[in-house]
Amino acid sequence: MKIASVKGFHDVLPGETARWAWVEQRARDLFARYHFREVRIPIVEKTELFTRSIGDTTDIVEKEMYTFIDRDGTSLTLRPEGTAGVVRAYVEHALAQREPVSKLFYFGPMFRRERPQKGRLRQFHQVGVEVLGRDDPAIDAEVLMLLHDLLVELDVRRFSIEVNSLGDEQCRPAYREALRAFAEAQRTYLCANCQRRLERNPLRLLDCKVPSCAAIVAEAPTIEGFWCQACRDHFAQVRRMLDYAGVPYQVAPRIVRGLDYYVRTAFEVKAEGLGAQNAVGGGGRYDGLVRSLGGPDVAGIGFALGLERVLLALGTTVDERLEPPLEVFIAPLDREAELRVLAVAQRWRREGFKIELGSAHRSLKSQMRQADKCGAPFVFLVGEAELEAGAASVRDMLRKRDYGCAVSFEWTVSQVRAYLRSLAELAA
RNA sequence: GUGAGUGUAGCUCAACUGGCAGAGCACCGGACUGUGGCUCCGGGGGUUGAGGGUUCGAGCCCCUUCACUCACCCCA
Repeated sequence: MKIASVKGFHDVLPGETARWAWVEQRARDLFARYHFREVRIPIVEKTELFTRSIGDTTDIVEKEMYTFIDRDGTSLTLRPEGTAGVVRAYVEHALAQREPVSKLFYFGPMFRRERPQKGRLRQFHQVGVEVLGRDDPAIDAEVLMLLHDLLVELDVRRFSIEVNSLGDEQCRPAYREALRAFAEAQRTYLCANCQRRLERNPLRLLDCKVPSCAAIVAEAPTIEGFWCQACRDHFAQVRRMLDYAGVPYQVAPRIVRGLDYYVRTAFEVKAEGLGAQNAVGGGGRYDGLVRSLGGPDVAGIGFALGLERVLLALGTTVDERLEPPLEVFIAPLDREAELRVLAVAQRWRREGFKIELGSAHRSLKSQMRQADKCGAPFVFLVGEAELEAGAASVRDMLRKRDYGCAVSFEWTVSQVRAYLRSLAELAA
């Protein structure tokens, strides 16, 4: 009986992994330019970390977490997102004491037990950044610039960044109440879902896609009218900086995030080619979070991108060019040759030569076919004659030429490379 | 959690109103002894997702079940 992978947990096979590596490398290069540094944190955390940070009435915490009881009775959870763990580590290791501002990034798998569909898996991967220790609008702008540049760098097709301010603990409660009161009056016209949202999380009414609800919501009061002076100023500054720097974005008064810890600046990225799940990323400011997790009262802001969705939204320019080409394929023709070739290849590989080895168990024909398929520009042939001469015969695959016993087994890699280069001129 | 669709070779898919389970690609081998792509020839591969039912006979019809996909919900 075959064992299949678990529902919503996917394999990434060779070929596809090159695209992943490409994305990660481009992201790393960009992060370095913005001077963000990598953190690696555990995949498993105490369940309480997520219930306290994400919010225990959110969908994630209520029904999507992979939670289990460890043998000592502790409740543990596979992380459903990255921010909580990063903040936990920040507090635990007192990073605030070491540096006034921490600019961090991470890559890794996240787990949410949802019904899988296009662009949505139970194990999915995110790249995220967090800035701890700055509450001024300039850092919001910088993070959004990084987000924008990252999307450009990764060649995400036709994306848009939507920005909003959710207010803070000063002004959001009043807005929440106003919205609830407004919706309450329309209750009978709302869909069943929205009626439920009304009690639990009125802000979520704003992103209902049911047309009748959307029509009602269009008439609803917007957060704008409720911002306190501080929030209003903050958001105005952020927008002014983005405008000045030429970062494109749209103000979207209706966006709300699915995690409770966001305050003030919040944003989402949408892109094409993703099916119904058109959000490739999102993030925002979470000023109270560090404190609520037992740390100092420092501000935080960050975002995360879903890598599977980024991959779905990539332009057509990405291909296998990332895989460095093979330099030589070595084909041994018998056991004796195989023995010799293994040792020679090892020496050359240690010097940085990129070599694939054929097997003497296979016919020369099939080794040649294999060499061709690997894209090897040269094949080194080793049989009886070559062993005797102490040198491999060379087949130039591109120019279809042969050179008998031409490359000595004693040569260094630079000698071999120099010789192979000279073949081009020889052929011309 | 809810709904719809689809399950046939490693992959993409055929197979008439129920009548011998096939093709292309991929893989392996061969076409003058130790030379690739192109062409030609050949080969291995399947419990038709699983279980039951109807029938002389089921890939096809009926029931059950499982898996996958898409969508709702929500989000990355």
